[in-house]
Formats: sequence, structure tokens, C-alpha cells
Amino acid sequence: MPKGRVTVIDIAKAAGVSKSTVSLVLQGSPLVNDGTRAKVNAVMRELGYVYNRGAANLRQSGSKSKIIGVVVNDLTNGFFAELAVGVDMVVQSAGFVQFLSNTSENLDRQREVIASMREHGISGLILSPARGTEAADLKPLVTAGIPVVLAVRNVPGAKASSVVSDNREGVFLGVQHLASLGHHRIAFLGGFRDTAVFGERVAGYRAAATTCGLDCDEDLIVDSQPSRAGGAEAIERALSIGDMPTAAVCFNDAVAFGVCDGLRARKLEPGRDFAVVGFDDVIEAKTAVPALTTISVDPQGIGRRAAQLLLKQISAGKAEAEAIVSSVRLVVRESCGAANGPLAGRKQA
Amino acid sequence: MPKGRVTVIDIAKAAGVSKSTVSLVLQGSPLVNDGTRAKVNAVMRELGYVYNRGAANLRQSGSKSKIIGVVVNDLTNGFFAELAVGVDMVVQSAGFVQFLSNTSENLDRQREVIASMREHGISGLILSPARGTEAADLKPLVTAGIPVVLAVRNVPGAKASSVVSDNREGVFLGVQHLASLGHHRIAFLGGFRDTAVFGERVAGYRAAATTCGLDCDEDLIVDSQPSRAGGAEAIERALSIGDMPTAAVCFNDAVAFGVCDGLRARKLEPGRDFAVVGFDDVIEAKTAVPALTTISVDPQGIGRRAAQLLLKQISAGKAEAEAIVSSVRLVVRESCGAANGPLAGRKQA
DNA sequence: TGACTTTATTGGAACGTTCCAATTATGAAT
DNA sequence: ATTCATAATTGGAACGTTCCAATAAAGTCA
Repeated sequence: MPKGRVTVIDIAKAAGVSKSTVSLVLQGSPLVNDGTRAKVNAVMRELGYVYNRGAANLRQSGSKSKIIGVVVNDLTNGFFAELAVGVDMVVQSAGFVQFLSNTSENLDRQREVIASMREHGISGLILSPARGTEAADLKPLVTAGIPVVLAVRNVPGAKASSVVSDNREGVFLGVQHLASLGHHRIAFLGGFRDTAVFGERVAGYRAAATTCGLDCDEDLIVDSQPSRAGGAEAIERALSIGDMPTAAVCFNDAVAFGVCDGLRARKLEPGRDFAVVGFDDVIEAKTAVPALTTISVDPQGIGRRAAQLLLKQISAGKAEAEAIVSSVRLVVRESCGAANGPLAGRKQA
Repeated sequence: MPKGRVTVIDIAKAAGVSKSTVSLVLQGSPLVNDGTRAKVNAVMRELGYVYNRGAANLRQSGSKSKIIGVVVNDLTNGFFAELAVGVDMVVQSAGFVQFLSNTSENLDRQREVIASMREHGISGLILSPARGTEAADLKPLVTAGIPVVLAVRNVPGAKASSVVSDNREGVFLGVQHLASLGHHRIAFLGGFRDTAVFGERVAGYRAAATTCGLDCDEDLIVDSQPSRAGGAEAIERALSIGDMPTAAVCFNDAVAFGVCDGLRARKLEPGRDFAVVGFDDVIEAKTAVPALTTISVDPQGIGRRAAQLLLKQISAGKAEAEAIVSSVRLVVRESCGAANGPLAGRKQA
């Protein structure tokens, strides 16, 4: 069994200085002679000293750990993996470390994870909330002065900052583009109806439909799991209604990939036989075949902004709720070149 | 600015008991009268008490946090997301929380992340090592008695436990299956040559080629980034050699998806025109079109086993290196029904 | 009621580190 | 050599919680 931990007392003894000097070295204080500093550092290396952050936090005034908690609702969606990568880019250079936790859309798990993060004294939290999260869930954090930034999904009533994409505008652009290609029957596929994101994206869908004088058939709005599997299911349902759609804007890129899978299962070629637009522009959107037309929200960009906002609040020592709506843009690739295909052409023939 | 944190002293005063009684309640000790316990719990709820894990760890003998550190080399690969979900299933019921960190194959980042985890007193570490990780990187952890379990990639010489899939056997099965379908020119696509996983999988490839009397052309082994984009690139290179392959076993499912993308970009249909076998059996393997034939290693299963192994070591208080080779199995789906297609039939004609 | 046993509660010190006022050491000027 | 100023180092107490021996309270029996 290895010996217990090496402490500043051990280092002090071995270096022939006081514990206070060791502490000064640890703090990078200019009040230490360079020779003494070098000696202490050498001893720490030699004895394998590992800082005890918990002990330090006890004494340091107003101090927290160097941890940023990041809690996401579905880690198996590549979007959130990329968001985490974006967060990492920013917090890393500020000397923080991101501890990422996944809730798999489970509210109890979310509460547990956040509670544990608080016990360990996180400096701040970036949260993509699980379905059903309420402002009351965030209140204790806000009251305790822990900076919180909501990402991707907002929580109405929560006095927390947020970084969300312009959901309404994004879907508006997607539908508008499909309409400009001549599509009249455009579906909206995927997503949970009880989330704010879904509501906003459908609002953009309806607005574009009205603006472009399109059919506004409720059957064209098909909810499903916002995953690839959910997308395959949603297109199945959309193509089994009487007056089939010829194109779709999908809740996110994962759903869009699933829609392409579902089309191929019916011997239809995405892009040629049916126009598909995604939302997110994950890395794979560019390399998929056909390359996916999508609303680019840059998940890494959202992660970076959320992290910047959080770091700003941490260093300002106050939490003033700010809302950032990340702008979106339409990236046209091959998945919606279907306007002249057999399906789309039927209305005109 | 909110008031400072609520401590056991505050709770003790408000409940009219001593701090020691509050501590006993926190520990769930049977030595406290039920009425007193109820009173203390009510006060804690009322005042919003948040336990200070760092302070508690200071005093508790041999104690660590309730954190399991999980460090992965590429979070954007769905395999690792699923592995993390599997870890979560196990550590959750043991009262631990998983803090997941991503290294993006960067060794310096890995060191940084592990160091930070140690400062915060993690109870144990599950590591899928970044490329280039050496036993020396793990030595300080092992010496300090911190349980470490390596997952997916082994680190030769490290006295740590590991859970890896049977790489050699898996690729052997895949190649053998393709040979049984009549393929003679079988490629191995994707992966970094300098990793042990690559070496093992190629060893299985070679063994199967020998056993099945296949061509053993070095040009049929094409390395690339083990990602979807890497897969698209690898198939491009494989189809530009003189005597083209008619089938491939891919380093992992992400590479396989990219290979399918690349085939389609050349107007070839995966499954019909070229047989594809993946490795991992991620969730999307089943729903992709064509559904992917793959070597099932069950990433969530690996995560669960790694977590079980780690928890076992944590509660035993000793770290005895154990190696678990997770068995694999071939799951036949649609992506390799190509033996009678035009490409495969050319050799016989 | 007193003695004994069991239950419940408590005060003080420990844990590793930081902070700050006090002390010591060093260097420069006279 | 002495004095003063500056640089460097130090000891003690604080932080929030736990542990353990000591103390107090409650219950039982003669």
C-alpha cells in the first residue's frame, strides 16, 4: 500500500523552508527568492507532490475550483460532443478544466449531477437542460451566485444567461430555400413537441410557409426522437400520408441523416428524389453522401460563446443574465437538389 | 452579492445542536435520535446547505471524492459517447458521478486533465489513452494508489487493468466472413498505424488472409484518420490501386460509414457493389442504409465492465492489474451482400 | 432513590493549505 | 559599526468537516 499523500509540510521539511514559503511558491508569489523557488519546485517534483484543491478552496477567499461543469442532455448526439469541444477550447486557455456529464434526458440524473458538481465547488455551469427542466431547478444555483449559462435549450423564467441558435430564422431559411426550388409540400421532421426549441423551429416553419404561400398541413409536422433512428421513423410516417411531401426540413442533422437512411430503404435517393435540409451543420454534414444542405449553427461556436460568457461572469463576480441568439446561415449542399425530380414534378404534370 | 456558504456551524446554531451532531446526521450515523435528525434535516433544507466535499475529504481517513474520472481520446466518435453512457449506468448506482474529459488525441491535454482530476481527488480513473501515451504517464497514479482502468486502447508496460475488445479475433471473423462470400481482394481500411489497436486488428486481418488463402497485398492495408471522413479518404485510395479490392473490413464503424459515403460518391452502392464490414456496432450501425455488417463489441458493455472493474478496485483498496478481453461477435446485416455483384464477379469471369 | 447500563450529544483537535502580521535577513548609506 | 529600508521568510489562525474520547441524558432494575 503506498504511503499517504505528500503535503506542503513534507515539502517544507525536505526543502528546509517553512510551509508558508511552500505556499508562496505554489501561488507563484513574487515574494520568494528565485533560488528558494527553484529548490522548492525541485523537491515537489521529486516527492511527487499533488496539490489538494479541496484544502486550498477552504482557505482561499471566495475561491472555487478550476472546474467548469458542463451538463448535456444527450451525449450520443454528435452536436453535443462538438459543443463540448468548443467549450474546451476556451476554458482550457483560461486555466480551467471542463468536467462533462451526461443526463440522457433524465431530470433526476440532472439534479444529481449538478448537486455533485456543487459539492465539489464548480466555478460555473454550462447546461443544456434535460426535457422538463424548470426555472426552479436553477434557482438555488443562481441564488448561491454560481454563474450558469444555458446552451441550446432555454429555460423560461430562469435568471440565467443563454446561448441559443436562431431556431425560428434557421428553419425559415430552410423552408424558404426549398420553396424557391419549387417545392410545395414541405415537411418538418423530428424533435420533441414539448421543448422550446421545437416550438421555435416550427414557428419558423409556419412563418416561411405563410410567406411563401405553401400548404400548411398539420400532417406535414412529424415529431420523433431527435436522433438518426427517429429521423428514419419520421420519414416513414411522412411518406405514408395521402399527399406526400417532396421535401423536408429536419429538426437537426442527426434526424436528417436518419431521413436519408429511411429514403434509401424505400429505394429513394436523397437529393434526387426528395430534398432534405438539416439543422446544426455537424462535421459529418459535409462528408455525408449526398452532402447535407443544412442550417449552420456551428456547435463548437455555441460552445465557445457559452464558455466565454461564463468566464466573463466568473471574473466579474456577478451574474447578470444575458441572452445571445447565435445567428444561423443556410449552407447549400447536395441533399436538396430534388426540385426537378419525379416526386416534385408530379404536382405540375 | 449572495451571502457566503452555509456551513455545519450555521446549521448547528439554527437547529440548537452541536456541529458534531450535524456531522453525524450528514454521515447517516445511527447514533442520532430520530427527532434530532429530522430537525437537522429540515434546517439544512431551509437554509439550502451544500455539502463541502473538499473539506470533508480533508478529514476523512483515506477518503476520496465521489468522482470517477473518465478521459477519452475522441469524444466526437459516437463509440466513446456510448462507452461513457455505459460507465454512467454502473457508477451511478454506486453513488458516484462520472466526470468526463476529452483529449482530442492530445497528450499534453491528457496530462493536464488527469492532473486536474488528481487535484480534485478523484477516486479512480477510466482512460482511453491518447496516441503516444506511455506507461510512464500512468506510473504516478499507480504509485499513489489511484485505481486506473484502461479502456479500448492498452498501454504496454502500465501496471493497470484494462478492458479491450478482442481486436484480432474480431477482424479475423470479418475477413473470414467476406472470404466465405467469395471475396479474394479484401482491404483493411482506416486507423493510426502507431496504435496497438491497429496492430492487433491488422494481425487478425493477416491471420484470416492466411487461413483463407487470400491475397496478402500490402496495398490493401490503408491507414487513415479513424473517422468518417478518414473512411471516405481510405476507400478513395483503396479503389485507385491496380487490382482493386471488392470488400473491406474497416477499422471502426465511423470509418465504415465514411467508406459507404466514398463508394456512393463513385456511384457504387455499398452492399451491392462492394462489401463493407465495420467494427464496434455503434447504435447507428443498425439504422444506417445499408445496415452495417460489423464486429459487435458493445461500447456500452465495455464502459460497464471498465466501471465495474474500477469500483472493485476502489472498494478493495488495492490495485491489482487485471486484463479483460471483451469478446466480439460478427453481426451480419446488409452492407456485405456484394459477393455476386459486378466487382466481385470479375475475377471469375 | 441510587446504581448501573445504554443512548445521545458534545468539545477539541486533526486534516492541507492560505493569509497576514510579525520577524529575520540582506543590502545600502552614512 | 550603525541605521534604515527593502526583500525574504515565518508562525499562528482560519477555513468546513470528521473523528473520538468525554460528558450528559435517559432508561432500567433493585
